[in-house]
Amino acid sequence: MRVSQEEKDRSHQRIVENAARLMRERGIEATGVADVMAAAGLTHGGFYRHFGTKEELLTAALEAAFDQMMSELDPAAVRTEPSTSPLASYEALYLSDGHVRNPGIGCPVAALAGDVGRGSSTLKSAFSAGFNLLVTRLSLLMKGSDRKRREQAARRLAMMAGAVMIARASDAKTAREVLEACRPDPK
Amino acid sequence: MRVSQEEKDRSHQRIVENAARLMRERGIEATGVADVMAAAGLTHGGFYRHFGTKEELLTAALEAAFDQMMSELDPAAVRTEPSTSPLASYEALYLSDGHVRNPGIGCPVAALAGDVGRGSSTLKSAFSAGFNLLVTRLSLLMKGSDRKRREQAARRLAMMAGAVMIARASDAKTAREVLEACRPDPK
DNA sequence: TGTACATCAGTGAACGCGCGTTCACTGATGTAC
DNA sequence: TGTACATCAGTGAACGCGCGTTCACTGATGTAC
Repeated sequence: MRVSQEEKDRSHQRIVENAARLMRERGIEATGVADVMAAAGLTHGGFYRHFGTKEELLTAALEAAFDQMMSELDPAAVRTEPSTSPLASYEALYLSDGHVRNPGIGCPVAALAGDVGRGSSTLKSAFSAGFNLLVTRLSLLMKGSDRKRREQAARRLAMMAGAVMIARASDAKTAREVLEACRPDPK
Repeated sequence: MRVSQEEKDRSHQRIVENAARLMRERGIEATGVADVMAAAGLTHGGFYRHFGTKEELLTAALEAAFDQMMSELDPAAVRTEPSTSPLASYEALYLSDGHVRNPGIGCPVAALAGDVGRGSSTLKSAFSAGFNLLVTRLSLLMKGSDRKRREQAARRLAMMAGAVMIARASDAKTAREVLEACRPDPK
């Protein structure tokens, strides 16, 4: 039965949010339309009232994943002990066991870079936009010229995302080692 | 018709080699048994004379991908200009456009970390073994105590693999920037 | 404000398709005598 | 060394199964008067 416009908007948001989580947990290919709809409390048939294709959903979900991560893991808002810099706190959080174990609510770079690399150019555009915004945010915590700060932020993000991906793909001992090796000195 | 044992061994090797390439190019899930067999010049039905399941093939192929990468991209054997260190040469090669554009013959960490993270523990074991061997190789080019060298090697590998993954998932401009940011000063 | 009707969000069955796996079959290889 | 037979690598059709997508249908919502 038809539902109100507000109800539809809420459904739409639930679909995108659940897709953003499931795609980070299971990967892009393994995230089925029916799975996403069920997670949103709907049946698969109604999907095409919201999106033209699965690809459209994936793009919207990737953007949502970056948005969500940037509001939850905002470098500028990260809680800091008086003795630790915001940068070091943020990096420690990124490289934490919790982040490794919960890809569904974590960084889309670490969860999806591999999949997006084999995806459409639309998906790559969304990924690039999100990544560049992340770099900008992180660079605000650094010192030096604009260019140097961006370079350093990109370098740290590449290292941290790489470390989390490797940790997720490794046995427990290797995971611990690589995360530890990439952790900043708390200064 | 039955073929000789030597012929079977050659088929086996072709299957594993093509799987190692295809899984890096297309990802683990998208690498089909029939695709691999066709690439090896065979038909899909014969696959189960070589492997019990697709999973077994994937494990063997992942090991082969690490072996191949470590013989082709051997840090100790990398060609070096008199003025550049072997370490800097190796890192420049890893972060090159050629590596980004040819995942099929490149580093399995950059190509498959995301997929393996969602794979079986068998796959993770093979990944860990390969990764640790890579770290050891790279650490031989570094200075300091054994522990410090391994830490530094793990850190550099995480950064380089992260950068290549991000480059593959991004538009051309972003790819160039992140690779450039991670490149070592030629010293 | 009430009424008649068009719209359309959501349902659940059905579709074509590709996948991993199985199977009967073929005929060259390997083996027992 | 030759012969008869068992083995088995490889072939191609067939199988369940799950996927993205389509579709007829339902009935509440939105709209025109």
